[in-house]
Amino acid sequence: MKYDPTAIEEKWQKKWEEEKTFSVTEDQSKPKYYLLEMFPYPSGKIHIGHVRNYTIGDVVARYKRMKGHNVLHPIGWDAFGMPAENAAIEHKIHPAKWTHENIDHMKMQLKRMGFSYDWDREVATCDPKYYRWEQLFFIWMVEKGLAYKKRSTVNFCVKCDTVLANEQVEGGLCWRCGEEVTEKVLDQWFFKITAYIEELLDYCDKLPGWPERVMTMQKNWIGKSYGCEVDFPLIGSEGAIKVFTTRQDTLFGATFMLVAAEHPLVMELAKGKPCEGEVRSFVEKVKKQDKLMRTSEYYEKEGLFLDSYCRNPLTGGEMPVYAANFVLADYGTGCVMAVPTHDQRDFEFAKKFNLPLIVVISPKDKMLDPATMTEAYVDEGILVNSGQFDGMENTKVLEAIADFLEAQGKGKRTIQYRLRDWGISRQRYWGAPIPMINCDLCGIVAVKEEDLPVVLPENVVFSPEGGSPLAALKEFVDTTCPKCGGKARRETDTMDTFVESSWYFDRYCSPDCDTKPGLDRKKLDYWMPVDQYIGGIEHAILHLLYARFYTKMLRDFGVLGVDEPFTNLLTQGMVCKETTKCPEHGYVFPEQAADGKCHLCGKDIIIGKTEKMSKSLKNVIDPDYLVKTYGADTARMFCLFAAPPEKDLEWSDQGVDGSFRFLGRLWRIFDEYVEDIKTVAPASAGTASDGELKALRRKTHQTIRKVTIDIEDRFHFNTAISAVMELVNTLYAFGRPAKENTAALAVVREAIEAAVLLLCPIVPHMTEELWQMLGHKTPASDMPWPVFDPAIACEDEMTIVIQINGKLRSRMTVSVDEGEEKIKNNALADEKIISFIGDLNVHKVIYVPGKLVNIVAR
RNA sequence: GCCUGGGUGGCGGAAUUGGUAGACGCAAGGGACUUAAAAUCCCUCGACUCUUGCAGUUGUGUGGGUUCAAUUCCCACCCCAGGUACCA
Repeated sequence: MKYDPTAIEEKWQKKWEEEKTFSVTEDQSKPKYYLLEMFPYPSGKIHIGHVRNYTIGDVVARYKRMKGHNVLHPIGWDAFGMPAENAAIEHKIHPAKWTHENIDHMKMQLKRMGFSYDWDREVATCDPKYYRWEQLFFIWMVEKGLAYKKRSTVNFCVKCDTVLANEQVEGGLCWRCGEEVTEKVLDQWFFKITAYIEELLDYCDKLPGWPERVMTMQKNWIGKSYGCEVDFPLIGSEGAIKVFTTRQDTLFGATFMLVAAEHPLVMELAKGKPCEGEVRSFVEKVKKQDKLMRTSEYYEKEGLFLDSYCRNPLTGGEMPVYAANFVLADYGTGCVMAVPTHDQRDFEFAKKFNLPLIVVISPKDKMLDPATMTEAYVDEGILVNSGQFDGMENTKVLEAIADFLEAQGKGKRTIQYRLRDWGISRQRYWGAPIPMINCDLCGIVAVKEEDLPVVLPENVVFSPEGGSPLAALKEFVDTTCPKCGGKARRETDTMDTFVESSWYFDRYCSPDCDTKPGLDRKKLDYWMPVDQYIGGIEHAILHLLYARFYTKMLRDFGVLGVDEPFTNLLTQGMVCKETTKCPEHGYVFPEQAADGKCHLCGKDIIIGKTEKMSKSLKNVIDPDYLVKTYGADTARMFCLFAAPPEKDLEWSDQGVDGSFRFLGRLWRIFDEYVEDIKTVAPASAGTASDGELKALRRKTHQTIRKVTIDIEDRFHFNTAISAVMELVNTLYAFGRPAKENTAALAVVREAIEAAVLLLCPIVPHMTEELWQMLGHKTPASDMPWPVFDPAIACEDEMTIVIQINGKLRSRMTVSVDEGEEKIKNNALADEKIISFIGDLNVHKVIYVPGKLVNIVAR
């Protein structure tokens, strides 16, 4: 019989669907295992990145299931977001319709891949049954001060016509569309993620199951730094300029003061002075430049003297105050003490404006002369020109100076963070409405809990000019105040879609719960936390940090009993492919570049760099095409075989052929034996065998051992597959036993069954089919994972390598239980070894058990 | 600049704790089967040298070091990828 993937795959998929094979409930008798892959945005079609991500997850889910775990493996849709709204504007299709059509199509595609999802738990975040609870949490957050409204300058993307969180600005560009980000002043809702900042940071060291680099990225993003807040009294007027510094050791070298151009103090100081007009135009100029300049390589340091002075609190020296374009208004106090001798930026600024330099840290081996310095000295050293602190090491004096400042009342220790609160207001339609009402009399009032959800109205008008369609819908906006009953207006901003993805994994545990708070604590206590989370590295900061915060908050609301949502995290690499380019028609799809010629003009195709698959580069592989040509099993196998999951995967058409060929090979060897082994029981623990049979059994059990370790400990499916390939190769090399030789056929059957079960999580359709053809009534996926017998897996002979001075010279085969002395003597008696040693004296003989003998001879 | 990773045949990748470098697959070459092709099955396959052998030398980005032994540990450097960036 020929291998026909389509027929087999559709048969089993139908069965899984009809029998709800993978639907689960809380079962106290089994250990639970919650396996989660990052849910997709329903953009229209699944792409190869999804296929890889979900295949990795599916293998683990199926493996754990065979290992006896009660596996929760859900899927859903991150269904709110801009593309739906853009489609509405461009194609005049309602976002809801567009989204649901996409979901239907993608759902079909996922089912066609044979993923073992519990489809009963499917969740779409655009469903009011989902976001109503998010609105409830929002109200609670407002009550607890964890959500608040603030007028602030925000990152704004003109193209997307919406606000972006700091985390969503990448190098000054919008993370989604790549448009230049501008600033805008708006009333915005914020989530007080900073309320949990210390806990978020703490747990960075308490999540051993997360990749080191993700934790590092999060730590850096939180950006905790210790320092002092120091007051620099103004000369000639009241008050002082407050400065944050981590380098109080350089305080004696502070010779001028820098204030962020946007800082209100700038205009205050300049007010009424001759420089006022000049300062104002400088501030305007910087405000306009700011975002543009920040992305530029050559950021010109500019500043303007404010005709004001302050006093260095330790030296008493007069310090001119400058407005500067390179000082950040929203970090620290927005003012910086400048120490030109020990900070490169300050040094450049001082040179430009001819400001004084005082060396306060001296390297141990030489003297610094301010007159001849060409750059700031930023390394460690001994304090000089620093009064009572002279002679101390700068790294050790930090505490002493902080103590001194506190004792003198001139400053105090403080901690600064880089992380800001999370701005979640979006001026978009297709998102969860913020359940707030603006009343002229009562101010901002929350919608009553019993009035939730605030349903997103459908009958809105989309205009290409942007602007929120919600704000334009009178019947939505006009409402009554829940407090005074008077006329009031609804909040028309919607929430950032990262809010929905911050708790969808909780919702999966009780997807149909329709009583407050929408999460069934009992069920959550059973399933949470997620044991294994799998997704792209691109979410290392944004989604993962938000989800961690939201989890801690829900815990404090009593909704949830865990501190962290994801115990183990696997970040899988991207899928890449070489680009194909026609000199005339630009990037072309791979199928348009067959035989190296452009399909339009016949010109030679230029093979470009290997890059992440993307529509714009046209270096994409259509999963539908793959499934149609090779079947889902081959697509799954190739995704796993070509590279370990955390690495980028380079797509190779030949590689896919290779995977397909292997499945065919397995199929054929099976087909060759199936009639003969159908009636034979597989070899089992008690079966004794020797010679070739013993060797095959050994290989079988070694393969079980290797595959189990590779999947369990490392998720290295590529080496697991290699191991099964080796077993299949061994079967091909094995002499075909006669029909009557049931002892031999039992061993063959054991090997074939092992191969089938070991591959079951990877290529579930084909293995189910083979399993059934063997006469089994229980499906392969319901079988326990095979166990190996160490006694059978154990070799009875071993090859010992003989080295002389670390160089491989000979090898010998000995029994595994051979003693050390005998092995050493054998090695020394080896003919080749004797001739190599020649006149040399043997100093030492080292034996590494089971591996080698190294003879040290001089 | 800083923080992470990483650099192994023609290619994707193995080598789990310092102990036989290159498993497995792809590509390539050869053979078998076939009228032929495809498919399939088998064999060879890092480089160099010669005395062509169960041979020797060399070889895991570069240069040093530790060790009986280094792809693996240490130091310095080069390159690549990701993150981040005037954070005071």
